Amino acid sequence: MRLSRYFLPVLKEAPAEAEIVSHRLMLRAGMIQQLAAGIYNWLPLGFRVLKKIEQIVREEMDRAGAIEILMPTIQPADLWIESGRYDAYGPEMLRILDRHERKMLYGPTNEENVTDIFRRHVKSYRQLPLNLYHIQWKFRDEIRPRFGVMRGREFLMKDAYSFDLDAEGARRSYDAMFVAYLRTFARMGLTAIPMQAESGPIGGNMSHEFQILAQTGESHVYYDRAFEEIDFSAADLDVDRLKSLYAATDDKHDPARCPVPAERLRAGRGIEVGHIFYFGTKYSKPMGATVTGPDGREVEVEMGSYGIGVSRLVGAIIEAYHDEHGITWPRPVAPFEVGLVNLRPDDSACAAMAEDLYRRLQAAGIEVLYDDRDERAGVKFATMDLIGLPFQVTVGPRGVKEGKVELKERRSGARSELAPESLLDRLTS
RNA sequence: CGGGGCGUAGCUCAGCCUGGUAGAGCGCCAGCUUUGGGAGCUGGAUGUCGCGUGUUCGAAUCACGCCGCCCCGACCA
Repeated sequence: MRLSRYFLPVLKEAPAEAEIVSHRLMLRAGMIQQLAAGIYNWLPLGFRVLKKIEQIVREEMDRAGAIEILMPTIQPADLWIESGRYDAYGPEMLRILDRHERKMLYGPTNEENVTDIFRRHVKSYRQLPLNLYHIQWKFRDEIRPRFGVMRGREFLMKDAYSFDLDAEGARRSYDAMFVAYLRTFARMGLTAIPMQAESGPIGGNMSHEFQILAQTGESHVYYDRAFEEIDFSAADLDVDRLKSLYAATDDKHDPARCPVPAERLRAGRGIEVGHIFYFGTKYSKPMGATVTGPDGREVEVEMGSYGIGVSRLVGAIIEAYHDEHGITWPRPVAPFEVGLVNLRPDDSACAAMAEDLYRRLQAAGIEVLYDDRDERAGVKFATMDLIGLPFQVTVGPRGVKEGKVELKERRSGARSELAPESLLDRLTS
């Protein structure tokens, strides 16, 4: 992508409404634009990151055996009346009337909808286990939306729903999601600590929330330092051990009753990016989601639901990865992998080398944002540092004379001078 | 919803107290110079001063009402 033809409205100064660093940086880097309280436009750069995160989540859900569907944002109230949640959910749910004055709502979650799909098509235990998920916009009319995309009213969520014949099966489904979540966050460069949690309005009796450690996080968290030695991207995660390790948010943490000795207890701040629930027959019972079991009897299915805040992750990753100059994206979620800067578009030797590199990087399958603008060096460097692409490649008259370009790794700041061929090797390896 | 604050140019803000018809920096447009870390000079464009009502000869400024946004609190992916 040529920056001269792109839409990247960066801001030199942060708009006054933004308080926390991820919100300020998302606005400054031209990723989002606020439309109303807790409701945002996603501009090209932000949208690319959202898609990257979404895709990682999708791949890990698929790997764990979940199957993607797409349910609508608008739902009829009938289903919610049937489950008993229409009255229970409260003003957080956006209720609307259609032209026929039928009660509708903008879905804050999809348990009812997915249970309806299930009951209409699944009749036998032989079709279980089943896990259906989708990645769709939700609306929760929060009392106080804040922190940009971290607590929006409209937000993108991945929600998965498992169906099993019995509690033991449901536990296996739960554990599979538990592991998939750890892998998902690890792929984005995040350490997410699973913490025992209240199940809240979703209901149920087994629940974990996944907290990303970040200094600017909202919740205070306490956890066994044993978590720090765990490689969450490992293939053989021991779920039972992870569940047994202590971790709690401050509202549940009681220093007097904490089972972890002080020298092993770590305190920090966290951002909740995922939450998983096992709730048995809470929805299958009132909505009649049953299958015929092996013994010929009708059985209400055991369910769980599993949420990841996809749009919140964009903010959470920035909270974890930024410095004084801007964002420092982990490579898997960066909007582009490489920022190619031509310092002197008016110089034919620079332009020739930059254009050639641009073509070759693209041919090698690397996502490049090519700054071919007629701007001064400082402006270009500042823009690149702000948007935080993992690698910056600078083509300038100084290096071109010797047939070299400069490679800068954004996060470490490490620079090296390389010939174009070695650069391509470095970036494609 | 309770408490606090803010709404003036695209962005950051001054002006409001003490009423006289709107400014700065950055950005934008044009030209010249400059060119390895947010350049310099010259010229130029850009505002229903959030909305409404009232007071007044006169309102960005004073009063009242409304709307929007931000921060703290309870809630959540």
